[in-house]
Amino acid sequence: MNGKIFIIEDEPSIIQLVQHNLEKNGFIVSSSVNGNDGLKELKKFQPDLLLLDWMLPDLSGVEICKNIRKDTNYNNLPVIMLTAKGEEEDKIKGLDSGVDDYLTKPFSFNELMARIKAVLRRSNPNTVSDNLKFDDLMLDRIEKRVFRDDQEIKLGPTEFRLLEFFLTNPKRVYSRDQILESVWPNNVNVESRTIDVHIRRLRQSVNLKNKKELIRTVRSSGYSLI
Amino acid sequence: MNGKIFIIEDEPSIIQLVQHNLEKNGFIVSSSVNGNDGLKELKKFQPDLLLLDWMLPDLSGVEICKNIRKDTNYNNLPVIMLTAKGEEEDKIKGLDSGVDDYLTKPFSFNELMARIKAVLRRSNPNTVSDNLKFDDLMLDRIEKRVFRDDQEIKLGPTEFRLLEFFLTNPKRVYSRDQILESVWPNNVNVESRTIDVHIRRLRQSVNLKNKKELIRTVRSSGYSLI
DNA sequence: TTAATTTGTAACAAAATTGTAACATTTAAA
DNA sequence: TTTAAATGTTACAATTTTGTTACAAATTAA
Repeated sequence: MNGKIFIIEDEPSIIQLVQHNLEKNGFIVSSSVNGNDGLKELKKFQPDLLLLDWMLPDLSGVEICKNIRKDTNYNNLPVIMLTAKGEEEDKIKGLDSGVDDYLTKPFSFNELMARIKAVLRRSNPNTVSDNLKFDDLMLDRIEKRVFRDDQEIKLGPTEFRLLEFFLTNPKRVYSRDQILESVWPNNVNVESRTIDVHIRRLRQSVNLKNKKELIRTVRSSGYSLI
Repeated sequence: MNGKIFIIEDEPSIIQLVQHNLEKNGFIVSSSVNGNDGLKELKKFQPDLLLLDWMLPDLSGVEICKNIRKDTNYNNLPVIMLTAKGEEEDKIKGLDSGVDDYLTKPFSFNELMARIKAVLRRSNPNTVSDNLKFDDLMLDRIEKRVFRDDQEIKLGPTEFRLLEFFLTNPKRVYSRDQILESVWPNNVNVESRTIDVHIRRLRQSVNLKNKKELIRTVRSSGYSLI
């Protein structure tokens, strides 16, 4: 994951939280606490995405956004607007002003991350890699492909979701019930033994010859990656 | 185990006890002895969890909690409330104000630890590594693995549960009846001598060569770790 | 539509786990 | 020392759990 993100937001605690976490995720981040400074610094910083607070001490988020859209260099810059609760009615205006997405405070960082990825993917696909890796295995959620080392592995839909699920917490042992809940569509009733068969299919696909076993059976508990 | 815990509590002896033990368990800990300071410092400290005394010299725990919930940055902060005996009737109010759990003083540190883990696990699964350790033994409940020093020990399901049980209170001697109740599924009838056999199996697995005996027989009482 | 793929389940095979009985050894008391 | 009780050890059959295969139904692609 790489890319540059600029934040215009006047609450230092939000800046701190978001900036820190974004940097941990490989982004380069810079920020301003008001609109006028923000507009100037933004143009120096040349971000791939802008996080913009709705309420700012000087300019409003919408004004900033319109300003940006006028500038031919930035009229394509993806913008995610941060609005506080109770400003719901304004959302539509916000979107009209050329915002790509909006997020209502309070939000979890995961939620923000998901929006950022989604927006970046649309505007600039190369900025986002949405891959899960474990050992020599790599799963690409965007292209829905799986590789072991560099060899592609063809998986059926259920096998893919199953592996995807395990990869979100490799090594962790999941019971058949947990797997059912997370991998199968809700309110579908399948027997828990069905999982065994899918595990077998996944193993067969994933364990290319001369590769070590990747799926561990934990008797009376479930399965995990290993 | 890692994560940051903030404590707001006016009894120095409790702070000392809890802080010391939490730090021994790998947490980063900071604290305040009153509500107003606490609210300020808390925001600097950015904890993953808050231990909050019910009765404080200035603000009450509930007021603090409501205050926190209003702040978009902390409205998800897990809070465990500490109440003194005789305030039982207030418990419900406490929970209504957005507390995740409460604990009645006096409490054992183990009890507190268990609550902390449970709450953290819900809110922020990666903060908690759910390992039980004793001497050179380590049991990982998530991955369902056991190590002695760094050598992995393979255990059957019952052996695992048995060891897990002993590890929750190492050194404590458990009778065969207590072991049966806690380790075997309810309403299963097995002879108490069966435990002896499982102890033997566990010993065989756990006592790698040139390692000292870990399971002590207490004649006419039961078994314990040692 | 037909063909191909995917899916869930049943049925059987293989493997691991479990409880108990039987006998051996240790311990403590007489 | 002798004896009785408690625990250690071993072997084994029964049970439980998982692996594997085949197949029909359902879904998707051609």
